[in-house]
Amino acid sequence: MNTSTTASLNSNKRSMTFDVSVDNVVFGFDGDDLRILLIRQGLPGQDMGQERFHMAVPGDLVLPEEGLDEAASRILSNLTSIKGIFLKQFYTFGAPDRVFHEKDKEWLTKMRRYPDRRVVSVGYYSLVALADYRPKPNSFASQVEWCLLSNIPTLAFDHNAIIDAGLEQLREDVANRNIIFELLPEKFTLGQLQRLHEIILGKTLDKRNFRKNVKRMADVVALDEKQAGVLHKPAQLYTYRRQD
Amino acid sequence: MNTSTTASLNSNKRSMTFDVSVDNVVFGFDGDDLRILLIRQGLPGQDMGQERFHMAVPGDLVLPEEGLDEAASRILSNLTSIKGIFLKQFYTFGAPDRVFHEKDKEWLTKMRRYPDRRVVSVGYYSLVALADYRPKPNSFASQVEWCLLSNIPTLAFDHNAIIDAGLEQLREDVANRNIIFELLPEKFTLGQLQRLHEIILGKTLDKRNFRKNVKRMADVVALDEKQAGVLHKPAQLYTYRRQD
DNA sequence: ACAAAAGTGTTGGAGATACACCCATGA
DNA sequence: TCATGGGTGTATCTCCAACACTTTTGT
Repeated sequence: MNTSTTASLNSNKRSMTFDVSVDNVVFGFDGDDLRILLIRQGLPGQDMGQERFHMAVPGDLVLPEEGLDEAASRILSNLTSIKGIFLKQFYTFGAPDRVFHEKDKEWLTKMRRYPDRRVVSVGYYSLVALADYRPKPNSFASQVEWCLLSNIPTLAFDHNAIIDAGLEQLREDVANRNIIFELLPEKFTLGQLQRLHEIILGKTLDKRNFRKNVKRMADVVALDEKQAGVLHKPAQLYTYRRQD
Repeated sequence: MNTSTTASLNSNKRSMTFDVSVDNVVFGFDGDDLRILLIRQGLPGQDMGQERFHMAVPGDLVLPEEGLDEAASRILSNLTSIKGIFLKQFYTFGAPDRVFHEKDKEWLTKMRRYPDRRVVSVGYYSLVALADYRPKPNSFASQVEWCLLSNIPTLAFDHNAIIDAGLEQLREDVANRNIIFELLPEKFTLGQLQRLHEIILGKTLDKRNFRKNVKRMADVVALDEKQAGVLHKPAQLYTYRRQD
């Protein structure tokens, strides 16, 4: 092969291999607060002397025959044991040193076959209505927890930045598409819908104007059913039905 | 290592390596039409008998020490020899078979060191004002051409899908951010601005309403200069100055 | 004079904003 | 009866859509 004619943009001069992973920012709404699914893993081979944990957003290496969306939903269903959840790719994180900070070294060494390999991670976010599906912590030696969005601790790798980027994308998507209903149970009140908007957008909204807007969305239909067992005037229940 | 306690989401059962590449959808506006930068490479080792070409969006494997944004701007500056161009990551393409179609086999075999490796590609789009910078076809044995958006041929791999996705993202970003000015020369007319909007959004706009909207954007300022040498009433020139 | 794009206002309707009080329930 | 969120209407203003003719230049 004559390199002087075949030299190209697709240079092979230096070659390397990457690992590709998917990290999933899972948002859940419990009726009052927005939460994020985190996994805590004890570092193996320690005698509980000082507890050391690895806290992270759920993620995994992509398998050889697996597409990216597929990997994201596998990761999610391993944790929550439910399927059919809203999932969206939002950004890919590829800084050369993103997994090579001192704090992450121990975990990488113990858990990864090639701890020195550069890892490019494709970020997804997911929306889960906590009221419908109480997800079971299904997984192995790790615990899952729904952490308040306002209370996220320092996480492994660049996962705090991944969450920030996911939240920013969520804000945009809520403004432009009807995805917010993915976070609500099948039956919800207008109060919940408004609170959720306020949390995501980070500002308060006028109740009467908000309800006026909702009333002119054809997709939000009133059920003839009301809240029960609540310590105030029970609210009308609504549901979301995508028009055809 | 005790696998029963360390088994985790980050399974190492099957392991593989990926190549990671960046593909760049470069939009250029020439004053009349929206175009996309394509590269055409003759397949090496052929005797011009039947001409066979590889046509693709500019792209390359990411280098070992290089970030993704960095790779995208390297690819772009190799082709256009200008810097400081607007660049944005929009989606990552990772279908397991995305480079393994029959039509692409020859190119992969001849140009890539590991033609069997799965390739995950991070899509970027870029915006170039063709009137300011006439980019020189700078590159090796390949030719660059600015192809009309309405005339894109069948390209290598999944590059047609990448262009579609890039265009969709561009549409959204034009609606939500002030990026459209990246496609215009420093001095432009309101007619050009409107035409560009119409092309990108795929619909015609009312001239008077359009101009009303522009006039209330503080960032678009009238120069005291007019078009010259044009076969009709010369237009007022404007420029875009980001407010502080 | 003609061709070709530039430039310019008004009106009616829809959506946004601002604002305060009564209601139904469980404890 | 009290605490708690549920539920409701009006006035103003801004933004959007629809619509047609005159102006300036080069040939």
